[in-house]
Amino acid sequence: MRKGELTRAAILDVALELASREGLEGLTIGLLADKMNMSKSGVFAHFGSREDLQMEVLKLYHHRFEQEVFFPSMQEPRGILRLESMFARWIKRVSVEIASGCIYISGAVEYDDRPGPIREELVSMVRAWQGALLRCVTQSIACGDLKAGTDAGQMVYEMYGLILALHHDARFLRRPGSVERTQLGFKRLIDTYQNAQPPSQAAP
Amino acid sequence: MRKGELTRAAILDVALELASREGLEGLTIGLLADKMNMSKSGVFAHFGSREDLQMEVLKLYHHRFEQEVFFPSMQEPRGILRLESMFARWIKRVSVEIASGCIYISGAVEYDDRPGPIREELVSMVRAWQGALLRCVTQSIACGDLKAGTDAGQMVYEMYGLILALHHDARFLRRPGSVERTQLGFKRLIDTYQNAQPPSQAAP
DNA sequence: TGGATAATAGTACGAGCGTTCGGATTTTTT
DNA sequence: AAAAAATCCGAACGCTCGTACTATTATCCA
Repeated sequence: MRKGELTRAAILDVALELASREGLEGLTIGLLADKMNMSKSGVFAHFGSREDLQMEVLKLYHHRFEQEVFFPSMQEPRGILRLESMFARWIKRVSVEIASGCIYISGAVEYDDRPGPIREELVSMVRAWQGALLRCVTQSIACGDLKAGTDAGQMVYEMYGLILALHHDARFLRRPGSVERTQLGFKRLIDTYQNAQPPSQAAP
Repeated sequence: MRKGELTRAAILDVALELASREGLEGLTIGLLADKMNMSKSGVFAHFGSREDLQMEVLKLYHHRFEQEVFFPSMQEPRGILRLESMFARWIKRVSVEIASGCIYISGAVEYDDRPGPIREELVSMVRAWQGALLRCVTQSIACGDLKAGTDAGQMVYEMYGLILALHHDARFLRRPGSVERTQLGFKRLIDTYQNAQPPSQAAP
C-alpha cells in the first residue's frame, strides 16, 4: 500500500471522529489539518473537495455501522432472535456514541433541509437500515414469532423513536438510565406484538 | 411603543423563522439583515452580541411553545384528558414545524456538546417541558386514570421518542403517515397503562 | 542508485463571519 | 421649534473558511 493511501486512511479516521463530535457540517479542513499535524493543503490534496471528504466520512461511518450492528445480527436465525440482536447491538453502538455523537442522528437534523448529494446519501443509508429492520420484523411475523396482524412499519417507527430518545436524553440532557428505558420500551413493544408462548415456531 | 422596540420585535420574528430552518447556529446576522432590508450593523445594534440574539430567539420560541401547547392544555381537567390534550397539541405543533423545523429538536443536536449559556437555557427549557409532562402523568396515576404501578418517567421518555421519530421521519425522510404512526404509538402507550374502564374517576 | 512520480508545504485569494466606530438621520422629548 | 436622544448606515477590522497554484521534499520503481 502506498503511503498516500495510508495517510488518507488516517485522515479519514480522524475526520470521522471529528465529524461525530461536531457534525458533518462542522467538519473543517483546518481543524482536521491541526489534528493531523499537517498543512491544510496537504490534507485537502487527498480529496477533491470538502464535500468529497464529507461523503467519504459518511461512507466510512456506514461501513462501521454495518460491521458492528448489521452483519453480526445476520448470524442469528431469522425471527425475533435476530430482531432482538439487531436492537441490542444498535443500543450498544449508540451507547458508545453518547460520548462522541451519532452521525446518522446529527446528520438527520443537519441535512433535513439542505439539498445535495450528502443528504441523498444519508437518506438512502437510513432508509436502508430501516428497510433491514422492516424485513426482519416481517420475517418475524411470517415465522410466527410476532402476531399475524402486526404493523411492521409501526414497530420500526417506534424502535427508531426509542433510539432517538436515547440519543436525546443521554447525550443532550445527560440523563442517566436512558439505556434501561430504551430496553424497557423495546420489551413493551415485543410484549404487545409477540405471539403467546412458543419461542420460535410456526404459527397455527 | 418606541420605534426601536418595534423593529427589534420584527427582527426577532424573522430571526425565529430563520433559526427554525437553519438552526440556531446557522442563524447569521448578514442573512438576517438581508431579509430585513437593513444593514448588518443596524440589526446588530439591537443586540449586544450574536449570542444574545440567539438567546432572545430561543426565549421567543419557548414562549410560543407555551402559548400553543402548554397553557391551553392546562384548561383541561387533571388526568388523562389533559395528558391527551398536551400530546395532541404537541403533535400539531411539530406537524406545522415539519416545514420549518423544531428548535428544541435541532438545538438538542447542535448543542449536545457545545457548552455555554445557550445550551444551559435550552436544556432547562426541555427539562421544564418534560417536567410538565411528568407531573401530568403522575396526576393521572393519582386520580386513577392510569394504573397504580405506572412508571411515569418511562411514559414521558416514550412520548418524547414518538415526537422525535415524527420529526425524523416526516422532516428528514419526508415519509408520509408519520403523524398517524405517532398517534398510534401514543394510543398503545395509553392502552398499556390505562386503568380498566372508568374514564376519569377515583381508583378503588 | 537515479529519474519519474507522488505527497506535502507554503502562500495567496475572495467570501463570509461577528464586531467596532463615527457620522448621518430620524424620532422623541422639552 | 429646538434640543436631546435614539436609530440606522457604511466602512473597516481581524478572523476563518474552502480552494488554487507553485515549489519543495519524500517515495517508489527500474
